Amino acid sequence: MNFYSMGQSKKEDFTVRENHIARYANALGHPARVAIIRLLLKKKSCICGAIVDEIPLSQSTVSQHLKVLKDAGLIKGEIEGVRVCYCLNEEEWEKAGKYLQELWKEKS
Amino acid sequence: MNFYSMGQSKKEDFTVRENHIARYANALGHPARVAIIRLLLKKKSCICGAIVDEIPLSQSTVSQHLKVLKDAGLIKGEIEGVRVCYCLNEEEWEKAGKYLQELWKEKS
DNA sequence: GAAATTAATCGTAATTTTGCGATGAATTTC
DNA sequence: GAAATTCATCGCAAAATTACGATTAATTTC
Repeated sequence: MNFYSMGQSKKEDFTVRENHIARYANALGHPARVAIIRLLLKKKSCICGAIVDEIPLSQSTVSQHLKVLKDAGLIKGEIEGVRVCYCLNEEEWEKAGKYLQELWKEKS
Repeated sequence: MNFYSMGQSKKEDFTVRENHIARYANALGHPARVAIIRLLLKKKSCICGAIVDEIPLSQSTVSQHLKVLKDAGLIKGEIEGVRVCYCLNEEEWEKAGKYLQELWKEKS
């Protein structure tokens, strides 16, 4: 249920670079996930419950979106007792930014 | 069959900004579409047939991906006789770049 | 005008996505 | 240890995505 099993996709026929970009873009391809990322950009770290409170979707749906972002590598979740503390995966986030930036720089 | 009719999405519950970002990201969320964009970034303009030749997917599937990119505003298609000449929608492309760049700058 | 070319669209199949409520597992708290 | 809290996962429904071949529409070319 992640990017690497979308539709009947043929990812293997595209470059690694194209797959990376698509993978990151795909993770940001839903407003709820953009909203979650923005929360984490602002708050540094955030327990899951707080995210659920901020996003106008059910707990289970928010959990799914968190999973998509986690599978894409953009966020990390750390268990803290009963809670789970989510935060950006800074390295991957920067890497994603670099990939996208480079795409825009490709213009000749 | 575009971003604004995805799943049983609730786009109206998110900010306009979040929707814009998700819309652009969504368009780039498939390696074939990234590949098409890269072609257009390199070649300035490209007739549809040449794109089909470069992308390892059937003509109809490539046509669908072109439609997704066009619906997101990222590319334009101009009829030239029997052919259709595709090119980046420069303004929208820059706008998309700006939106994404700003997202990365939101880190506090 | 018939034949060929080009690209969009149709029809279909398989799979994923999005969403929700319900359930389950893990940890606290009483 | 029972009850409560928290969050992931299950099960389901509706719809979108991805892919393809076949067809259609619009132009050229002969």
